[in-house]
This record gives sequence, structure tokens and C-alpha cells, in this order.
Amino acid sequence: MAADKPLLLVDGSSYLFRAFYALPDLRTLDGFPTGAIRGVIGMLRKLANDYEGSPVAVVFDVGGKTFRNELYPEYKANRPRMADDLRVQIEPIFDIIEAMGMPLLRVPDVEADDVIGTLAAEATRTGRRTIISTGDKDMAQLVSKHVTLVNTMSDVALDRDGVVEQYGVPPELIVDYLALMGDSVDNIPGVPKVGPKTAAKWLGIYGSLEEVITHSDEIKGKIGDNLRTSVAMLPMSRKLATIRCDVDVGVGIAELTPRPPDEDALREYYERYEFKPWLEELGGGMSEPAPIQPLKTVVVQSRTDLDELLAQARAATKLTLAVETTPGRFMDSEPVGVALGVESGEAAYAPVGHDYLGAPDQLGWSDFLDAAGPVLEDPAVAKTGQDLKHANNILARFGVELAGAANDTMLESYVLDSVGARRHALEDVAKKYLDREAPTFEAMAGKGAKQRPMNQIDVQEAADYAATRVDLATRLHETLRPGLDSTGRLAEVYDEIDRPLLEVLSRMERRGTLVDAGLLAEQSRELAEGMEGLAQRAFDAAGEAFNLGSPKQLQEILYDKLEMPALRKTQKGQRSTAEPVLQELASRGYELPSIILEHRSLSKLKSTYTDSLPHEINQRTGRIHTSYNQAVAATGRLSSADPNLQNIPIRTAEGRRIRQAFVAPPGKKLVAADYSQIELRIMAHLSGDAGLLGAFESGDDIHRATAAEVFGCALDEVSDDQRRSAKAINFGLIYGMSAFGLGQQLGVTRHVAEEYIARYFQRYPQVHVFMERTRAQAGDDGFVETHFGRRLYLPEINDRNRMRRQAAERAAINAPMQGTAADIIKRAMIAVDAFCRDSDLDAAMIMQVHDELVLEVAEGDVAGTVTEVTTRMRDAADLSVELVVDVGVGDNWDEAH
DNA sequence: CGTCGGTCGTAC
DNA sequence: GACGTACGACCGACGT
Repeated sequence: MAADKPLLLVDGSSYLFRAFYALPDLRTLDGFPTGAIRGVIGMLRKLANDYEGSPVAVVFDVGGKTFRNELYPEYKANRPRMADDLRVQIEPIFDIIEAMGMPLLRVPDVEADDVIGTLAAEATRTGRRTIISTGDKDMAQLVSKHVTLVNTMSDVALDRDGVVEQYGVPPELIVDYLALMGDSVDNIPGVPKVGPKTAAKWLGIYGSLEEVITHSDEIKGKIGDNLRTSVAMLPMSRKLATIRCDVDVGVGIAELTPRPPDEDALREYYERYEFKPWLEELGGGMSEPAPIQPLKTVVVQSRTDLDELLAQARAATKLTLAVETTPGRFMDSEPVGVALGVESGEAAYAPVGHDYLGAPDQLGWSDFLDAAGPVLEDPAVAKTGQDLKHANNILARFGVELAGAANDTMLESYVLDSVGARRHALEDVAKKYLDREAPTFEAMAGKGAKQRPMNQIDVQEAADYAATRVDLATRLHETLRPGLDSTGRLAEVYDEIDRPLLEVLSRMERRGTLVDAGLLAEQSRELAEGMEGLAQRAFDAAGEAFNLGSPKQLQEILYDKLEMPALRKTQKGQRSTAEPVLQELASRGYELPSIILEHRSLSKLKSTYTDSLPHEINQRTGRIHTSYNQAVAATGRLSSADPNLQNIPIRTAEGRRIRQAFVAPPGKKLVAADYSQIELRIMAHLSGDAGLLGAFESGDDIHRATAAEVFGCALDEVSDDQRRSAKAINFGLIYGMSAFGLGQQLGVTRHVAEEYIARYFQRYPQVHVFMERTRAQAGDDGFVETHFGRRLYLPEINDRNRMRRQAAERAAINAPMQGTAADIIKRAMIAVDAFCRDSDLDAAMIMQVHDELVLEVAEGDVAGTVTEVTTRMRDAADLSVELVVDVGVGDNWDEAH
């Protein structure tokens, strides 16, 4: 081996962590994490190329006790355990390095740093240059005429001058510099408040650590005191920071010649971890799943053909299906065809309602149901499909309810990773997990005004579209279900919460809610009248007429024409006219802002609720049928749309009138049951804080109890203002709010808000511990979990952009509480639904609003239902704090509160 | 005339 | 900048 080639030493351990946290959360299609593998191997490929022919060692820590632990038992004692997603990538990295032919060095009981130091020293003795590839600043102490550092990730090289430039001290003073600063990650004590700048300054003045210690009396201020109290520890810290160059590494440089790569092994690894570009370099693409078998599509036009297909499904005990309909809401749309599949690679389409000139013969819908109904209702035949709730909603309108294990690929994708796919439509999920483009309805039928309804689409074209989508659903289930089974408790979340909930929601949606359209119309008239008067007053105050609903025009009136102070900017730099801003302007004595606020509030009620809700009433049923989306909210909550029944006003008296229009039919009552303070109770449970748990046990008003603690007074001495503050703190904590945000909310300075928060955490210390633990856990694992094991992944939790990172941290803190509450009420809904169906009482759930269930109950059955619903909601979770359920009964939703 | 981003406001 | 999760109305710019 030519001695003119430098020795290349790679600090593998330092790159392992950096690659894991710096790179996006890469995964194979079946969910195995590969970010760290790609980062480390990518870097090694580059190094192998740059230093071809050099002797090389890729060095990793093995773990175990080293001489540093003997010197200082606390050394590295603070290290959090390694994230699972990182740990599983280590063996593959070693395997690939072996296959690349690069010498891999792992010396028991010796840290990678010392192995590298020792080998570098050997090279220097024999007159050979050394390149150390590392991301760790500690290595700077090894730099010399013969030794250079390279950071392969950032592409920065450091020679002696580079070290001086970067750290302000030469290599021989790096250990002194590190000793002064200490290292919180390795738990090496330093001088408190001394960072890189101060350490370099002192060493510049006095020349060495020893001299700094000698002259410690000369350094003034708090920092000088810190230095003097730390003096005793500094020699040891220096020893801990010193890399040893004389350990036994078991090999010499002569043995560090790279071997030729094992291309077959590499090909296998690159394929397994889906590193396509590297695989192509080896002269071969991904072997699977490149050749997509053409799908065998059959158009089923006869009863005989359909029966044959159904027999296959019975034999295989499984069936994938999609129901195609005319456009519109699920309560109105008409079935046009059904795609059916049993095994992947084959799918059929049974047209039942294509209606265009020259359409082929088709089975009728009732013929289809006669034949397929028994299989669809057979619990022994498992059903797979994308959005089975929709399929069930259509079928159930015609008396057929799906039975059998429901493998809903939309929900499987959602439970597996609620935020990983862009959304959970088939297109998104197929792209993410199968790398396939699903055919879209728009691509087939056009969009906008030119769009043709499904029943106008050519049968063959529709068959290709629908059958392909069914086939993708079959394949998706085959990929997603093993993912659920192998990831934490996700299979349980799916099987015991979201899957059974699907049919509960389907029943609620189809039953719908009775709304008094006449009452809403009356309210619309009143609102219109009020708005007219306010508009007149606004135009008088402004001196001209303008569109009150246009923020842009309002800005010009307020800030240009009337020259009011612009108190806040919107995200895009516009002068904000949002509610708190107008509120503040109003309090400063301006007339127009308060008129605008009043007008806006009426206009909101009218346009969003009283005008629009009557249009949502279904002509056939006379009721409103919302859709609960089970796969949109990142935390596991449901959402409601078309119309949204989860944001009906309640806070103001005017708004509450809208709830009076949600009524029980004659002979029935509405029963509204809601969890009291469920998220705070979950916070008490998850944190285990004795004070907070005690506050709930005592049954006192929780905000009042918090106020008494934070403001140090008796319960009955708490002022309204103090209670309001405590309530804001309680909610702020759930949302991960900052002192700034709390101050804003309460109209106090950030300083005062900080004081409140500090006192809160003093009184409820375990809450603080819980928050910090959650943050740290999220950083390590990249996800947080609810009490029941539902996961929320947080890809930006270690983002270099502070704003993004902090937003992810707030979501991390909120998700376990919001998500656990969502899990609990979902479990309660399954239990309450079972009661409604099993008992003889006439009761049915009709709405869910996050912590509230609304039921429609026959008057005579109210008492029995209330007892049963309360019990089932309370018992939906077994926490260390009691779940309290408040129940109201009335002829309308407002009364029921 | 339709789409889409921005802003605002409602709920928990 | 700064409080988490949703849905939807309206405006106005922009493209067809």
C-alpha cells in the first residue's frame, strides 16, 4: 500500500445521530425507517470515492464502560435511551459497510474517539497523513500538521488554521476549551455560564487552563464566582475531554486496506431498503414491483357471472368492493355500479345504472342486491375497501348492511400514520404505500361544468377505473395490515376503536338530525333586519358605503381614511381587522370597529347557519345528514362536514338560538351528555400529578381550584378575574401555549404570564415533568402516543427551523390529551351504540361534538337511557381520575344543555 | 365563470 | 412569531 495515500478514519457514531435527526423521516413502503442508513452510507460512498486507495477504518462505539466511567461515574449518565427507529437501523448499516468492503472497527470498552486518536497517532509516527471524517468538535484536539478533520455532511475541512478560526483556540488548547465549557450531552461538568466565546477569551488571555485556574481570582462578576467554585472539577473534566492515543485497538494500519465490494450483497441491501439510484448504479433496477401485471378486468352483466364471482368470494372468505354512484350526498346519490375483487390482480365491475344512449345490458340494482346481499351481509366474508362507511351508507339505504371484518384502507392508512400521506384518499395512499398512481374520477369524467356523472360514463371505461381502484385497495390492505400488526399498539387501535366505530358512524349519519327550518327562517329575517341597521350606522361612521364583508375595503376605511392605529399585521403583512384588533380599537373609543364587530357576528350567524342549514335538509327524510370524517384530524378526532355540526354556536345568547332549531320529533326528547373537563382530567392522569388529581377528586370547580393554588388564596376568596386567568392557564397548557400567548390572552405582560406559569408548575410539578417528558420523547421517537396507543408522527420535531420545530412541539404536547379524549369518546360511542341496538328502549345517537354525545330518545325511555349512557361514557376508560359526565334533556339542543 | 389562497370566525 | 384540532363563508386575484 502506498504510504503517500492518507489514512481515512471515519467517526461513524457521530454521523449516525446527525443523519437520523437531520434527514427527513425516510421509510420503505412497509414502514421500516431508513433515514440514518441512507445518511451514513451515502456519506461513506462519497468518502470511498474521494479517498480511493487509502487505508480506511469506519469506527463505531460499542457501548459498555470505559476508562471515563471509572474516572467519573456520571459520565454520559444523562443520555436518553436511543430512539427505536434509530436503533433498528444500526445493524443494517454495519451489514452494508461490510458489503462495501470497508474495514469496520468496533472495539469493546473503548470509545470511537480513542480508537481514532490511537490510529491517527500511529499514522503520524510512520509519516502518513490522516483524514478524520467526523461531525464532532471534540476531534479538533487531534488536528496537527499531519491530521486534518473533514465534516462530510457539511463539507467543511479543518486544518490547524481552520481550528483556530472556528473555535478561537489552537488544537492543543481544545481540551482546555472543552473542559471550561463542559458538555451537557456527555454530562461533563464545566463552568456554568461559560460557552465557546468566554472559554476562548480566557484561554487567549492566560494561555492555558492551568493559567486560567491560577488567575481565577482576577475574573470578576458572577462568572468569576462560577469559575472559582468549579476549579476543583476542571482537571477531571479536562481528562474526560482528552482523547487517548495509546489504547489497544487490536489492528494496525496495514490491516485497514479496503476490500472490493460484494455487489450481490449490496444489490440485495439496496433493494431491501429501496435505495433506487444506488441500485441502478449497480446495473439493475428494483426487481419488484416494476412489472405491474395488467389487471384482468371483467364486466359482469349476467346473474350467472355474478354468482360465480360471489362463490369465489365465499370460498376465499374475503371480498373487496367499491360502490360507484351518481354525484351528490350519500343520502341522495344513486348506485351506478359495483366493483368487486377477491384476489389481487383480478377485479370485476357490475354495472347497474349506466344510463346513456347505447348503454349495454346490465343487471338491475335490485337483481344485484338479491344476488350479492347475502354475501355482503355474511360475517364470514371479510370486507375490504377504501371508505367502507360510504359503501355501507349507500347499501344500507337499500336494506343491505355490510358485515364481516372491515378492512378499510382509508382508516388503516390513517391509524398507521395520520399525517404521513398527504390525505387518505386512495390516490394518496396508493402513491405512498404502493408507489402507484390510482386512476381518478376527474381524469376519467372531466372536471367542473364539463364533468359527466358516473352513469354517463362508458361501461368499459368505468369498469377499468373502478376495478383498478378495487385492486389497489386489495393490495393496500395486504401492505397496510402487516404495518399495523408490527407497529406498537396500532392494530388494537384499529380493531377496537376505529373499525367498529365505522358502522356506528354510518348509522348516525343515516339517521340524521331533525331541524326546524321555519325557526331558522324566522331567525334569518331578524338577523337581516339587525344587519341593515348596523350597515347604515357603519356607513355613517365611515362617511361612505363599502362592503362590510371585505377585509381589504375595511382596512382602507379604518387605517387610511379614519387613520386608526394598525395594531397587528396578518401573516401576509396586511393590517389585520380580526376580532381582537377591532375589540381593542373599540375600547380606545372608536365607534366604527364595534359596529363592524356586531355586524360581523350577525352576518356569521346568518350566512353560516340560519341561511345555509335549511338547504341541508334532505327532501326525502326531512332531516340533516352530516358526514363524519374519520380520517382527517391528525390527533384521532372526528370531523363533521356537509354540514359541519361540530361548530354550531353556543357561547353567546344570540348564537345559542340556533341550537333551538335542532329539535326532537313529537314524542321524543334530545339527550345531551358531555364529559366534564375531559382533557384536563387526561392531563392529570398522564402526568400523575398529585395536586391536580386531588383537585379533581375533591370535586371542586377545577378552574377555581387552580386559581386558589396559583394565587395562594382560599377557594371562596377566588375572584372572577383570578378564575378567568386560571382557566386560560389550564387551556393554554393543553395547547402548549407560551408565556407570550397567555399574556396576550389575559391582557397582561409576558412577564406576569411567566410568573403565573411558574407558580402553576410549582403547585403542579408533575405536569411540568410530563410536558418536558413528552417533548423529549417526541424528539427521540418522532411520534407521541395516546393512552390507548394511537400515534401521531411529528416529522418536524427536530427541524432546524425554530418556528416549525416549536409548532411541532406544541402539537406533541397537545396530541396525547386531545387524542386520548378522542379515543375515549369513540370507545364510548361504540358502547352506547351497542346499548341502543340491544336494549328495548327507543334511543339512538344522532350527533358527536368531540366531548359530547346527543341522542334522540322516546319520552318514556329518557330515564333509562340517561343512566345507561352515563355509565357507558364514564366506563369508556379506566384512568386514575374519574370521568364525570353531565347530562341534559330537552325538546331542543339548547334546552338539553 | 370556476379555482384557489387569504382572512375571518365558529366549535371543542 | 407566539394556542392545539377542525370546517366553511366571503373576498378578490387569476386563469379559462
